[in-house]
Amino acid sequence: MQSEARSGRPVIGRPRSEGSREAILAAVRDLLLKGGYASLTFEGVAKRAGVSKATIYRWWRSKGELVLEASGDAIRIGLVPDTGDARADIVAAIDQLIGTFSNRLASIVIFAAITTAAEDRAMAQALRDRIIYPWRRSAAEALERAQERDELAHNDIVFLLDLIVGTVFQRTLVVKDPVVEGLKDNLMAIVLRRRDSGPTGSG
Amino acid sequence: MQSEARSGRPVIGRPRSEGSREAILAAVRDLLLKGGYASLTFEGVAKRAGVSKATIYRWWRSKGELVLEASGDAIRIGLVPDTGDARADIVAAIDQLIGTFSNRLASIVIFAAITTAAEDRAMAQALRDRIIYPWRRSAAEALERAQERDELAHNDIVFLLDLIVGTVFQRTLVVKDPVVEGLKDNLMAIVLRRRDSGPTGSG
Amino acid sequence: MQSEARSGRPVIGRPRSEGSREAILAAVRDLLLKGGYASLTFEGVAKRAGVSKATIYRWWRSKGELVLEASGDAIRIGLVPDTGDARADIVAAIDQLIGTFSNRLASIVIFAAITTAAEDRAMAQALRDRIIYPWRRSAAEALERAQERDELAHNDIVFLLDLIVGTVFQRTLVVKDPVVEGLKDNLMAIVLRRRDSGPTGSG
Amino acid sequence: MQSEARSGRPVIGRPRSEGSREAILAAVRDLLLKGGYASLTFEGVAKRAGVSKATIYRWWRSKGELVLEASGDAIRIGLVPDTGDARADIVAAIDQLIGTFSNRLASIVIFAAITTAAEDRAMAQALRDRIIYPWRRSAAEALERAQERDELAHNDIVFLLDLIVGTVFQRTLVVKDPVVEGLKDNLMAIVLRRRDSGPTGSG
DNA sequence: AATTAACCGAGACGGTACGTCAGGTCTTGAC
DNA sequence: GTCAAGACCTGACGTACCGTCTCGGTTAATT
Repeated sequence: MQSEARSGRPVIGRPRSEGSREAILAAVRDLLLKGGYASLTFEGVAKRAGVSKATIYRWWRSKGELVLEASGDAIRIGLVPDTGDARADIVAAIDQLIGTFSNRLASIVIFAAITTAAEDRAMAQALRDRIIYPWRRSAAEALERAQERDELAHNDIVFLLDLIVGTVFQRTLVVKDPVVEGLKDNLMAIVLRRRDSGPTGSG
Repeated sequence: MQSEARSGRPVIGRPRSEGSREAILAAVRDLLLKGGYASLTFEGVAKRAGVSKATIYRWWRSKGELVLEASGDAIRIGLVPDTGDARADIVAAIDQLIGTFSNRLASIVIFAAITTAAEDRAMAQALRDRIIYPWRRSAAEALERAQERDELAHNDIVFLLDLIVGTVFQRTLVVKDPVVEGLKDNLMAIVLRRRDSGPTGSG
Repeated sequence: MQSEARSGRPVIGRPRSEGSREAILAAVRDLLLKGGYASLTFEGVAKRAGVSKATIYRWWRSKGELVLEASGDAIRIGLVPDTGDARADIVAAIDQLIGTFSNRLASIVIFAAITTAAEDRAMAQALRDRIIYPWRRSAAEALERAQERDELAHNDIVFLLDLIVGTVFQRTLVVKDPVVEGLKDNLMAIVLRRRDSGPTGSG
Repeated sequence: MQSEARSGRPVIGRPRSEGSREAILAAVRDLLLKGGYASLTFEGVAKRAGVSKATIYRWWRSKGELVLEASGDAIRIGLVPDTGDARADIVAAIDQLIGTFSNRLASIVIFAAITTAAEDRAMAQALRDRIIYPWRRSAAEALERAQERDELAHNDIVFLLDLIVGTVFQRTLVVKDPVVEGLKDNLMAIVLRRRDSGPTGSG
């Protein structure tokens, strides 16, 4: 969101101070981890980063943009590999999802994004484009590969994606169940056609 | 949360004005529907309800409490019936979930609750106690009845509940897919042991 | 300006804090004497008075109003007496003018008022109504009494008033001549018909 | 103030752009006439002149200097001639004063100068050197010529100068009386010894 | 013609103050 | 004892200018 704009800027005038930029983003991260999204303020970021408010406003128009850029790779879910083993690929996809959702900074940002998204279209779009959709596309491909080999227990891939994301979200971020090991196995049992015996579990 | 406090108040002195209470809650509903949770302010509620801020603060300590009480039945998911037909009961449970999540006022409140919950333990507890848990308990019973008849495709009932809630949440509130008809069928196909032929769907 | 408004306020609600009011006005006086009008800021007044900016803005809409009220009696020129001795009365009028213009706080306020007046009609009006006009009216009466006894050297009383005020302003506030003793005598010699010998002076 | 600095600059290197200089001074004049001194900003001048802020700061250190130079001849009161007719010379002196004080741009600058002078010694000096003192010296000479012929009604020439300047300032810039015709006659009657009949006027 | 020093535009930057808004708390008099 | 009114301190909002500071590029007299 910002990098594109930056690279497109004219080369005249005093160049942007990368030191300030880094100080700001670091301050955002620190404050998010310390007090969450709601209590994050431009004023506080400016003070902690040793930067003027105007400098922040010059480059980020909203708290959302700021947080999205500050969180950086923490919320960037890795792409799902294509190893030839569809089952392993899907396991990897779920692992990546759980890994990101379990990251504290990421969870704060994801909550913030979901909430803000309800009132801010641009933010919602950015959230989808940066966090979920890249993973979703590569995860969809992994599911398609499984489907071609008739390994999938369900034909509606979009539904399966919503199921996986929704269940992981519910378990890690809403219920905050720290034991997520069973989660992955259970999801695999749901998604893939059972080969011989059904999965076990205790509710 | 509030009713307890209220019933514990002294019986002498001027009684609480029910008119004010209703005006406040109505104002909250109006303002939530108009501008969402983030732009809801005590100041604005007081102005619209024709009430002083102090009166609101006397009875509700936070925006969360206020919203939770104002939303009232809109977010109260009905209990799952026991008709003897486990399949029908589970369908009813999912319907209730989708119905509530599709309600505009309820969706605003649920978002607010989830977000606030990340920073406010009391709010998180209230959310669970009032919105999800009653449904969850009776839905669990319906699933148990199905399990006893060996109709369930999966043994981990807690997992199934998270799966149902998470998927519905994802589809209705995050992706905001207005077509939720297939959602119910797909969920049923996942939850219940397939009787003859597998379910169909196209993502 | 403020007292009228205050007395006309409704008797309901929390009454205005007189302590805050006095602290604010004292802070304004201190800061004016320390740094002049230009460097006086709402922010600074709030800080020094231990008061919030909003409280200042609630009661005074502009720096001008604030300064005008803070200066209070320092800029209020006394009324000219009617002792029966027209010459003595006019001397008193000039003394009052010089006395006020020589007061440091008053001079700051008068400068501010004149300057602001160029861009703020209300301020100009307030300046005239509070500082100059009351004096001017009673001074005009003293001049008229002298005129009736044929003691005036000039028939145009309005001109004489402008002459007195203008000359005193020029000498005390623009040229900042600390020796103003001759000023009074010289003005008297100009205003009154010479009785026997002409006035003397050496510039 | 500026010419000295400019003439002392090195003769090598790129010479100062006179186009920028003129654009800046013209912008200052426009903005002064449009919004007065208080709302004049370096930022605004730079924008309107199509010039960078740094260029303005390079040549003028303060708003005062900028305005003083921009106003140029508008505030430069002409020298009083020596025609041999002392009365006519004094009339000319007063006319020049009234003429300058009635000029809109000049009046803005004079107010600005007086105000700034209260807090800025250098500005006060510049104001005196450029606006009032040249006129004052030549007007003093005209009064001295009249004094030598015993035409002066008052011996204190410095006082008379303050009286003239003060009264004209008061009438034209404070009271803003547009009818200044009587002003000149009245001042002449005060300054010069009456020859036969006394002056007339109606207050 | 090449060098060179000063000029200039653009604009980022740390600041200070602006005027506004809402959060919570309080004080008063009326009911 | 509750209520409406509303004053109050606090703290953040988003904006405007301040005066300073790089930059990339231009301009003309001096070599």
